[in-house]
Amino acid sequence: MNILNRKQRERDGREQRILDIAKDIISAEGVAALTMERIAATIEYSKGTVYGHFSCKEDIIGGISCRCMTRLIGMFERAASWPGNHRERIAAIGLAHTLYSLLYPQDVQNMQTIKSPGIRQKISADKQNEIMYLEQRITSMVLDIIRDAMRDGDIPANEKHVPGGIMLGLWSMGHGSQLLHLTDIPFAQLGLDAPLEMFWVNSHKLLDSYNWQPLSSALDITALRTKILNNLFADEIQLLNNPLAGENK
Amino acid sequence: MNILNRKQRERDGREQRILDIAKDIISAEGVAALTMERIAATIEYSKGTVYGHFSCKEDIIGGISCRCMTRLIGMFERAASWPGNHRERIAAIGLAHTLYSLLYPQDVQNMQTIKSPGIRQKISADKQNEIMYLEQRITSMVLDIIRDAMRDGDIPANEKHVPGGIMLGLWSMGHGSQLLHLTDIPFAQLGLDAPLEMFWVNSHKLLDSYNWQPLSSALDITALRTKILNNLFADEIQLLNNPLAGENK
DNA sequence: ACATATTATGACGCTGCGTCATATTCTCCA
DNA sequence: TGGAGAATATGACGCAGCGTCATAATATGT
Repeated sequence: MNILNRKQRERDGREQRILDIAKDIISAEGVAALTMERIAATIEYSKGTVYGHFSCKEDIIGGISCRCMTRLIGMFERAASWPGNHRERIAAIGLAHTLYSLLYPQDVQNMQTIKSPGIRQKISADKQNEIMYLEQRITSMVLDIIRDAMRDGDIPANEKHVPGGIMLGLWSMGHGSQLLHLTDIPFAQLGLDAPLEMFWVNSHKLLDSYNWQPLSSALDITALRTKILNNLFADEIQLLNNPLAGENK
Repeated sequence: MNILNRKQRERDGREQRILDIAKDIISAEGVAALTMERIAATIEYSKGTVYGHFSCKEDIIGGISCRCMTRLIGMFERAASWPGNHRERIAAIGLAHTLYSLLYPQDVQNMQTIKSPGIRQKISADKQNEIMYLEQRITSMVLDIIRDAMRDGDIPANEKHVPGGIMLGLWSMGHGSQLLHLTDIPFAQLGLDAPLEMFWVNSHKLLDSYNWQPLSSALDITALRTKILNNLFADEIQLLNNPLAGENK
């Protein structure tokens, strides 16, 4: 029994190492450079052993994504615990999302990859369930805050499309901004600001439109942003300013 | 010279046929099923000939995307010509975008694919330029409408982040909604509406927040939607209701 | 009708996937 | 401690697809 535990731990450890190696390869040279042979060579086990852990490349990317989502959830939880009003809490989550995509752009890319049909179905059923579970945790975290705001009267009771509309508005805008950001579309050249910069502004515009109190006119959102970043995400800011310490591109 | 023209036309024709075949394969069986050998077999030319037209698979996907963007531009132009106020015109463009993604989901997927780094750089320089040019045309079409609205006083002159903020807000929210829609996330099960449905509502909320007159409170947006769909996009609605006639999944 | 330019072909070498018979290493009991 | 049997690791193998290039076929112009 002790032995079984140890074996299990060894197995888990190796699985994590495979994911680490895969992540490093992707970060350094892109998904195209990720091959099972290379992983096997790097971890110094045979290909068969790697296949004992992951059924295919996509399954590995799925594994990476699970870890990423878990890390994202950690940041979201920190954001949700912000000791301000509900609107500030939801703003903190938006900020967490943005920060995450700046810190780990490659992971955002991966998480997008596993969403495309054809890829997703190659991922093992277990991992698919885990991904769904994690997705659900994220959505319900956000929905909970919106419901708190409704309960406390921060959002008028007669407002339509709540909480779903707010949820989807923020989600789609955040998701879209991040993906546009990853693109090499020359926004500056087109006379546009950075998408992630505008996300902060536009998400507040959207919340205003739902009459989520306090409106941004009663709020210094620039100051709020700084305050949240300093208090909740000092480490992440540190990492962003000192990329050498980060694990991902 | 006449001969050169004919040769050129033959070449172009074959190029289009390759793209058609590739699109059919992707629509029917996904990108994974797209192989150069299969294209060659279908068009009944050798592999080398296909490579004479496209340097790799990604280049073909790029080619498909160019055609798609052109078609999208066509729909946008129709939308921009809507004989209503500027706000209605921009709404029509949003609707065109949504409609497009419903009619040609696979194309949206492709256009996302070619945006990812690592893919994009495998596309020939010519095609990359064409893609950039088309992207630019799309953005400037939207920006023009926003500028028209500013000029005509529909958007207050003192409003910040205009036109860029509106542009990016709509773009990121639209893009994000479409990609979420393509996902197999069970929105209904999570108690959420369809992302594309909410995009219509939320985009108007956003425009309201920018004080773009007339505000949606002075506008029956449901009726507007029906009116635009019936007048500008009857054909597309027809296709949507009768999927058998469509070329794409 | 022939020389030359243009275009098409598919065999070839290579990389990477996923499998499976075999080899190696553990585990546990006599 | 040794040895049977289970658990685990290995890498050669067959296969598919990529991209190239020497050669073959065809078209063009005189």
